[in-house]
Amino acid sequence: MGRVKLKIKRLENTSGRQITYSKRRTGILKKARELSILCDIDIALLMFSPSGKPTLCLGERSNIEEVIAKFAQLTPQERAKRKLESLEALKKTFKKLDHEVNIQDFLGASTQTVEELTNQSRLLQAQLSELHKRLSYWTNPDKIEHIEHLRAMEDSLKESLNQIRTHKENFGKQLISLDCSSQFQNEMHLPLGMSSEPQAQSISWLPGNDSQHIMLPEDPNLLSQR
Amino acid sequence: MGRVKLKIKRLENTSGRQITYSKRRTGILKKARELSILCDIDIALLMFSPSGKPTLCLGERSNIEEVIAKFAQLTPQERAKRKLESLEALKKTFKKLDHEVNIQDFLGASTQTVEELTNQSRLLQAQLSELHKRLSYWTNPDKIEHIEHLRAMEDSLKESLNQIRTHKENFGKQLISLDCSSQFQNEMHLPLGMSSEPQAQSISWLPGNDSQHIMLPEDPNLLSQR
DNA sequence: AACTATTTATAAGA
DNA sequence: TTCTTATAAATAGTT
Repeated sequence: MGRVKLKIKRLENTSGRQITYSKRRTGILKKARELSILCDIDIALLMFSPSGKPTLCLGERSNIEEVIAKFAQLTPQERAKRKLESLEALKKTFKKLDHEVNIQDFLGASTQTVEELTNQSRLLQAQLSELHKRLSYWTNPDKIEHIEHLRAMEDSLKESLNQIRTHKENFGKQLISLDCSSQFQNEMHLPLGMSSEPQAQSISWLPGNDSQHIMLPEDPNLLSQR
Repeated sequence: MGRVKLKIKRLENTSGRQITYSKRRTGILKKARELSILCDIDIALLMFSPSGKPTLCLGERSNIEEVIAKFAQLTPQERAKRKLESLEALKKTFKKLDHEVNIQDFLGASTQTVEELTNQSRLLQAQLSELHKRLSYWTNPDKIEHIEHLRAMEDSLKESLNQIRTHKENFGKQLISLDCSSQFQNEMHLPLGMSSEPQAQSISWLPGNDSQHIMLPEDPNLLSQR
């Protein structure tokens, strides 16, 4: 949809790629938002500009947890199939480039063996599952089997509640001092988006649904570049 | 682009939503593919039909790991910025407990290469660190920065305290029926070592104090180089 | 699934 | 980046 019909081929001109990306990015983002609203669905769109700058778009009514969680709900069979498809696609891409590549070579050899890595993974998974268990005690104290632990937990809970009360009062004070021009309504009924800063904190203290919280080192060079 | 200009509002007719979804899904998938080819970029598009059926589209030259890994490269601030949250979502999240989802399941377990394993390790470490953070909210609610979250946390704490009370009563009853020969003293002051089984449960719901929280090597070479 | 009147996206140029 | 505009492409309502 432009002055000429465009061949869907990699644009060889670098700046052309960047310009087209900018334009089409706007378009596809709009489409994604519209689709999500019109059809009331979950959607996630993640893309990287030719220079690597990421854009993430989540539908109005979804957050990434939900989206990834839904995807993760697929049966293991379905997931395995998708995984294979993804590998197939990767291989195909390379064949297209006329390189018969060994994926393993391409992915790069490291000093660690598969076995070591597997063990490491196991260890990490064990730690994860332990942490999950621990987290779950906070919302399901009935899982606690010893009365002393129960008492300790009770004390902890009370302590946290106290802290919260103090903390809430601070919120109130802050608000009054920051926003004394506005009508301050009864109690602490703060509007959403109290702070104008971007949301910097996850809400999920709860067990489960943590798949998307990926905390990696910040060095971009650690990950593969094209 | 149709006979009439459409208001971007949730379509109230169910079958209308489904039909529009089908049509627009095709459109946006095409856009995503074109964009990925023209501009030679990574892209991932995940959506769920109104009936819940998932569609995943990955750009020709990306696989899900890569895309997720790139996403993971963002600083926590950047990621937070991108994250959409609402009180609605918060409440919902609090309701659905123990809904365990592991990204490594999602990523699949078969035919793993060194790179995949390495990325998996990173993801796991990230999840660990996230879980640690989350655990810490339970004992340090003053770290919570949003009043709605604080309220949700408070509710959760109260709920847990109630559960504990009930649970404690059950402990009492159990003891009476199992051990009615012994003098049952005032209140619930149970003796230590109520149960003769070996200690099968750790008391550490608390963050910190888990000596095994190992740090894995950060060697950049572990990741693929193209 | 197809059709088609319209709206929307966008390629090229400024 | 932003805008303009000719043209290609997507799609809402219909069949």
